[in-house]
Amino acid sequence: MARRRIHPLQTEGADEGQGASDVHTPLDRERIIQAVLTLLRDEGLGSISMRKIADSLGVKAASLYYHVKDKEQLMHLLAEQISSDVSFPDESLDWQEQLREWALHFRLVLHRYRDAISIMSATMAGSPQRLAHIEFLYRLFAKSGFSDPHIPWFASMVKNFIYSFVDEENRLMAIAAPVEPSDKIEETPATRMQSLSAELYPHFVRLLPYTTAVNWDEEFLFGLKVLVDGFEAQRK
Amino acid sequence: MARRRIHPLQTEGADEGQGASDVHTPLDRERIIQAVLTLLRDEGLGSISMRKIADSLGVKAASLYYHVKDKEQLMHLLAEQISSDVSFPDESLDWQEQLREWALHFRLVLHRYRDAISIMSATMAGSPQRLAHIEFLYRLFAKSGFSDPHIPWFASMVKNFIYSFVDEENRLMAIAAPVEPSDKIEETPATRMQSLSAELYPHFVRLLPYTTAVNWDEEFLFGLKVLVDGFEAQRK
DNA sequence: ACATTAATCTAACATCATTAAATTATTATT
DNA sequence: AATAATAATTTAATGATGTTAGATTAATGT
Repeated sequence: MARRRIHPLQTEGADEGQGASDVHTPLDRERIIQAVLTLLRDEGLGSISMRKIADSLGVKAASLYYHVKDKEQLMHLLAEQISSDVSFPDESLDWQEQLREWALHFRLVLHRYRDAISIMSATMAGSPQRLAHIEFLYRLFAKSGFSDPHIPWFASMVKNFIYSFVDEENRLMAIAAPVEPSDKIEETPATRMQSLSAELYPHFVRLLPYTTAVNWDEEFLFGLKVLVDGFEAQRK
Repeated sequence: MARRRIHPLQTEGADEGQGASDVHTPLDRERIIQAVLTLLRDEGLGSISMRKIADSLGVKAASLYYHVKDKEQLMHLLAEQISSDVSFPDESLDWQEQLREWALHFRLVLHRYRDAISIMSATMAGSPQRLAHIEFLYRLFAKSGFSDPHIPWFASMVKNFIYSFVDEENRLMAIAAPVEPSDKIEETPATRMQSLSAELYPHFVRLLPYTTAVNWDEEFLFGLKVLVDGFEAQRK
């Protein structure tokens, strides 16, 4: 009979969150990441703590530190996981198409993970998967004939556009979300927006519809086009 | 003799951090904000806590809650303070010059406050001072003849460009900072960058000089120009 | 069967934001 | 001038948080 890792004071079954895929395989950096991912999906980044991660694995918080340095490293692993999801476009396409494909897929992946933007912004870009994407952009711009000093800034602008767009997208979708079926009329950000005096901010009020009711895919490609056109305009 | 607010168990002088401008005027939202600002300057956003704020005012943490709802509100007040610092350009200039002036001054203000980007990003944009800036951008684009559906996105792109640029600026300046005069050769992000195998990331390594040794003002205006050119290219 | 290493746990520390209730200071009223 | 009412602050506690040292248990090697 194979003895499994059961603490004497702990009844065997139950009480390890639904995240655990298997019954008490001895814990592992990979399993920790998986636990963090499901926790992220279910509760969001803000309510992820070492204790909750450990709980969902049927384990005490201190055990995590045997497999992982600290929470920051865990965040870096998360960011690495996210960026390893986004794939590179077909090299046969021309550079603008490649950029579009890559950006669209990047955005799609950022939507797959809750609070992805916070995760990516909180961690720096030193890790291999993320560097690979920077390298891709640099190479793309270099091959399409842009001059060296411009390239890092173009790449930076594209990357930041994607992050910012998805960030704004999430915010605005949250605001435009269907009103919660509560009895009381709450003070949602949306209602506050709409009750802004049109005398103080006339343009803002007038243009409000264009920021909420929107085809996001279209606007994303539009913004990307603005960038590309701007890049092209810098060519001598 | 005017009795001042001195607790019996507390000796009068000393021990209220150097931030306190006057001797025990009864506390005030304004004085709290000032305390937060000096604390921000000296220690950075990361090590600001209610307790430290209170300490620097010679007061207990709970007292703050009589004048301020919670820490989040405090952050909003901070953001409001920051954006109220940036001024609007002369209306007689043409729109590109106005945009340039405004963006330059915005960037300058963001550099005046430590961790300004984190503060602005962590708080949403509903407050009056910040709306005034959005209104300015909308009005500027409207007056210069851009079509309504485009305007919010142009404004968003400009705003996000400024934030992202300053953010990156701060990061890269931290990396390129003079090596600390410690005896041990530490593993700084810079050294890690430079030791990246040029086989894996050839373009990245080759273009590294252009991201570090840089005239920031120039690059900022350059990026802004890219945006403006992109906007112009969208005109039918 | 014993010794060694690997993995987890217990228990604690320091810090954090926040709240309720008690206390003290200030102001208003008689 | 004494007292009542209100304003401002403190005490004390609650429940989180990340992290660490040392004890404890499990797995492995001899």
